[in-house]
Amino acid sequence: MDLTTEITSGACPKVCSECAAREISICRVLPHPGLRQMADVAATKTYVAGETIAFEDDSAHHVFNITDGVVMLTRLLSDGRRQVLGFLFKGDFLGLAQGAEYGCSIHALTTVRVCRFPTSVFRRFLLQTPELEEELLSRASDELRAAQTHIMLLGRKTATERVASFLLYMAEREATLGGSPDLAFLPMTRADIADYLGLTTETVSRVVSALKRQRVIQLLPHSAVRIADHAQLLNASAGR
Amino acid sequence: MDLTTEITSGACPKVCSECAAREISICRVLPHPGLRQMADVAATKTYVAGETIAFEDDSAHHVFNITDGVVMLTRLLSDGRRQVLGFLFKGDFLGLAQGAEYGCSIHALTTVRVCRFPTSVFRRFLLQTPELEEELLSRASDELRAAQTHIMLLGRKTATERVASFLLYMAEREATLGGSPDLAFLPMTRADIADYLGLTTETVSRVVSALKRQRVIQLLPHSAVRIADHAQLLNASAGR
DNA sequence: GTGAGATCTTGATCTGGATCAATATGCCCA
DNA sequence: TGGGCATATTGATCCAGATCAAGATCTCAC
Repeated sequence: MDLTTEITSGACPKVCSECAAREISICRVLPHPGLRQMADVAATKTYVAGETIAFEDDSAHHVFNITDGVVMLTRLLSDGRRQVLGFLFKGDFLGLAQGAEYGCSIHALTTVRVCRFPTSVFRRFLLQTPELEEELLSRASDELRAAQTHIMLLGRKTATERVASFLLYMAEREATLGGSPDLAFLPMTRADIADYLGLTTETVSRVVSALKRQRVIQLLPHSAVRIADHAQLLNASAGR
Repeated sequence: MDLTTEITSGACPKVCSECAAREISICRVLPHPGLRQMADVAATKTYVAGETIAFEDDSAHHVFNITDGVVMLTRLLSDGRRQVLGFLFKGDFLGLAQGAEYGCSIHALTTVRVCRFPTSVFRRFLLQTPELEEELLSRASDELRAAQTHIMLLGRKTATERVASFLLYMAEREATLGGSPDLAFLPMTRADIADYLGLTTETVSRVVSALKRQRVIQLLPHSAVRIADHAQLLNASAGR
């Protein structure tokens, strides 16, 4: 370990030095006094699997850094039909798409740890911190492209293509967090996956079974999936 | 007219004082020296209806303000299936979702006038202009919520609900540009609408005919649609 | 005006994925 | 270690919207 790192971590607020997402959250761009300011208004919080963190028409009092676990965003139609808008992982920022209300319900799929900021304070801080503004803009841009990919999937892909794309996406997320690119954990239910892909649980289940039969994937314990034939799966996904 | 306005418009770069989107484009937040700097690197350009402004894997050399007309963004799968990602109107900024490539093809549906900036210059300028950064972040947030609404539509709405939602959306955009909230112009073909809604031309046509038969809408010349029964259409749309 | 290609509408039929209906396989806790 | 409820799988049937197939109606160049 070099001296710089030692000094840095020494000067760093405790809540940050202990943060599992320290180097991949938006905070990584903050200069030191900024980090301290943020830490002063931050509250860490843990949610248990299955817990609803917020409802879609709750006032958006907070923005969040996901420091561990998997979060799911959903929207409902008045008759109860549900769409899963996306999943968030360690290092992701939650709050980019917020208006006065959250606009979507926020659910903990696993034990979730967050670092939470009051929206008003965060906004004020944002105005004084161009580095953070740039970081958020860059993340918003990434999310916008991800949303477009989701739109393409829902508008034009077949059931098989959707499931294949989803498995590749989950494995990719796994990989960016340091895991194997051929292993995906699926902490969500088949119903969640179906609502993400615009399908039913039965269809998701059938496609997964078919891919397993064709030995493109293997189902492992604890809802893990091994991608046995990456090329085949990519082929079945019809691209981004 | 008060004195402030007079001085402002007098000092304003010619290209900006002549701009039809002056008060609704991102430039409205720029301080005076900033506006001049922007104007210095801006190029106005006109595209004819049907023209492709850029292809999805072109290098993203420019960002654009749409100063007049309607723009359509599309993405293709390798086998030619097409998804329309969205439409842009006067005052909209194009470039938020861009990476090294545009990521989607850009089409002029009508005569389109743009104010175009080289991406590299724009990025550099952005770093010096927090007002602009805030404005872009706010627009990115709006677009993200719009994308979520599109995702909900594609994932969970029926054909009728999709078409009804689309007509309401177009009328709303019309209204924000100063038109009637019960009148929508549809400069795109049925195929474009179908590719936006994840349907076929035939289905779009059938639903439009049905809504016309039920006297919820009227079709006027020049691809205009009058919303005759706003409440019914809203009802048919199943909400946002 | 006129005519030729594009776009739109309407009808007949088909089909991918939904719906309905049993099992089966977890997984948690006593 | 087993019992009970969630979740998942698999099968049978159905149907909303796709596909296939004509016509009808625009639109714009000449």
